[in-house]
Amino acid sequence: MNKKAQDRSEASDSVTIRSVAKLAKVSIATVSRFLNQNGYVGADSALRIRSAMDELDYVPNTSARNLASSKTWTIGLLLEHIAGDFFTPLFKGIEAEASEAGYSLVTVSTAPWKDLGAKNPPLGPHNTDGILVFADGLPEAWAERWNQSGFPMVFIQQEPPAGSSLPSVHVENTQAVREAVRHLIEAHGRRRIAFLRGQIGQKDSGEREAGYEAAIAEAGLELLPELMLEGGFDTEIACASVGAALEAGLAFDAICAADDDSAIGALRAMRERGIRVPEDVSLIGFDDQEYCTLVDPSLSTIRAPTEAVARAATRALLALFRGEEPKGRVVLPSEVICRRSCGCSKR
Amino acid sequence: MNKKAQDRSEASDSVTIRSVAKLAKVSIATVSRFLNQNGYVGADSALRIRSAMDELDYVPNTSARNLASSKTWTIGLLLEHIAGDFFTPLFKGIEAEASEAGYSLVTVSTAPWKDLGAKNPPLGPHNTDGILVFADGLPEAWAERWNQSGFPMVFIQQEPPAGSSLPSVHVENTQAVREAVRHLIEAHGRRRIAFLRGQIGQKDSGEREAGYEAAIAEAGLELLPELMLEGGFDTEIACASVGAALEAGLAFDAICAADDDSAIGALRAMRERGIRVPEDVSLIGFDDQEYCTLVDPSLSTIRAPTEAVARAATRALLALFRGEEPKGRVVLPSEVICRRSCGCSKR
DNA sequence: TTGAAAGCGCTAACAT
DNA sequence: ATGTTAGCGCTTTCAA
Repeated sequence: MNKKAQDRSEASDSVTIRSVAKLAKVSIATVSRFLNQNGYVGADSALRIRSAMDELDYVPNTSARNLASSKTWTIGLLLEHIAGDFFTPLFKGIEAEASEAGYSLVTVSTAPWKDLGAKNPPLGPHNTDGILVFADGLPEAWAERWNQSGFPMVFIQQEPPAGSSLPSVHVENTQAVREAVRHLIEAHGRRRIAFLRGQIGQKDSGEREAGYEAAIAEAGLELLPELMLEGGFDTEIACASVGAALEAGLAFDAICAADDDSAIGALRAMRERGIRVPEDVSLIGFDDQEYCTLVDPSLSTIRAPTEAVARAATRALLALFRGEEPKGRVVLPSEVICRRSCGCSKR
Repeated sequence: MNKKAQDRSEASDSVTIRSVAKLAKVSIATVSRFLNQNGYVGADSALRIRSAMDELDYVPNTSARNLASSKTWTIGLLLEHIAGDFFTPLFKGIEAEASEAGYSLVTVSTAPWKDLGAKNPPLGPHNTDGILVFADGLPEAWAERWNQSGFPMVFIQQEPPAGSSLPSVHVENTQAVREAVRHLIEAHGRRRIAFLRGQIGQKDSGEREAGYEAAIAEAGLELLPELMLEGGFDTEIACASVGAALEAGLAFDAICAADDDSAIGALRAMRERGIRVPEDVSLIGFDDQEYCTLVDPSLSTIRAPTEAVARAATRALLALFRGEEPKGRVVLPSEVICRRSCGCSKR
């Protein structure tokens, strides 16, 4: 092992801005200026500094940097659970925007923390420059407190604390369902359209239902209570509920489901009874899960712009960092995707 | 706004160990000892410190702490892309283990970094205590260099650098497929079992194929080249390939697919030609995607223990932190899941 | 059981 | 264009 290699293996931690300064024959201030591309650095100094850094495999110590500058260059993501179809696109979008802007992303699932009743949130002003809060990732009380102190926060699928002007980013439900139901009516001539509810009291569920009702009213159709079926965001529940309705003699020519899972349940119930989709009944779901293109017939659905929401939220946080005025509430449109089950394409 | 509330809103950053020390009438050293539960602290001092902390809403500054102790209490996760079905369970497992042990988790998708040809990895000894590397998340060269310097690393679905004794955790492919194929033979009496390949050269793909071959050999059956079909880990490709085989008159009584997507393609190809699954042909996939229970017939498959792998890897890293001897290579077994498509259950 | 004080590695005035 | 120096908030000897 030669001298240089030996230096290396000991190095990593022990190579500081001082070693670089000494080797480059400048002061540590100049090295710092070079590092941060601020202040003036002579061309020759710059050259020597650069090669000294290479020579020593110098990497600035993050903690020291953060402490001195009182910036952490870290964005926190708080969410209750790490689960579900949305998680990957959400995370992907946040990570991409954050790292492009030079920020690290630290993520904490807060359910365990809530259970433990720990005093301080795992992520906050002490270790991040700002946080992204997904759904119920952070108790109101903390959001309010931090809002008071001006700590940058952006909320995703959650309303900011009352009276705050902090940004929040949401997925659009109502208009998308309204459009989908209108499509069923106008493009496929459906008139008796059943709605497969999600969970009562759940926000998305209610908004989607509202979209259904709006489209029905808009088309001059009657809103029939018997056409509101239980779906429970669940395949089995939906299958049973649609099955029962069918057995009871309920007639419909389309089903708009509150999510894809329940749409699959409806599909099964109908297939078991010889009802053809989409020939006899049009079917549309919500979520655009991966399996939508794989089932037979492929499932028409509505796609929430999860990754776009994630990127928008992250950008809003970065804007907060820059001191820009908060953008307020943003709602991103969901997209109706026509496949075979509504009657559109062949496959 | 009363005095206390005002203190609060200014607080957050400005409340330091000093404020606490002053209010509690002790030195900062004592506060620090109390904070870290090391060294001696008198009962009365402890009491005063505790209430001073509460009073001031004190939260220790992470950067300062890290700098002084040269620990970051941070685990890094490096992966090439944030995508795929495995990501959520992988991440969930890592986050759970890390935060339980008091570590933060910072995640970086390294594809952009590789593209940019940036000099230093975004995560390393300068900002983490150790890293988890998933698949091709980190170029060999860096793994080797850091291995030399003793930086704690654990590899997931990737071999550690040659000559290192660093831990790696993998998912078992071969035995699981072998078992599945044996099941097709022994439980369902199948004799002409086709294999739907993944991608040639791909590691998982090769291992799964090896499992198929082992089971065939073991059962005293002949390994027929014509039964090796192209699947490409893709529904369309598999559908076309199985369709073509069928048109060409190929006969088989079972298909073992390298993944669920291609199994779905096979299912479609057979259904289009009136071949019943599982009555005429048994079918089994790999991955246990969410849709396996939703398709009709439900898809028998093999489930990789992704979350368990994540937890094992994280625990191995924590063990490295403690200075324990590296555990070496660990392979976690995958599980055969019988549903209807192989001929087992009713639904 | 406690306090004083010397850093940890860096940034950012300030001076030159 | 560059160097000197005073911190950033905490941990950790070392004395007392």
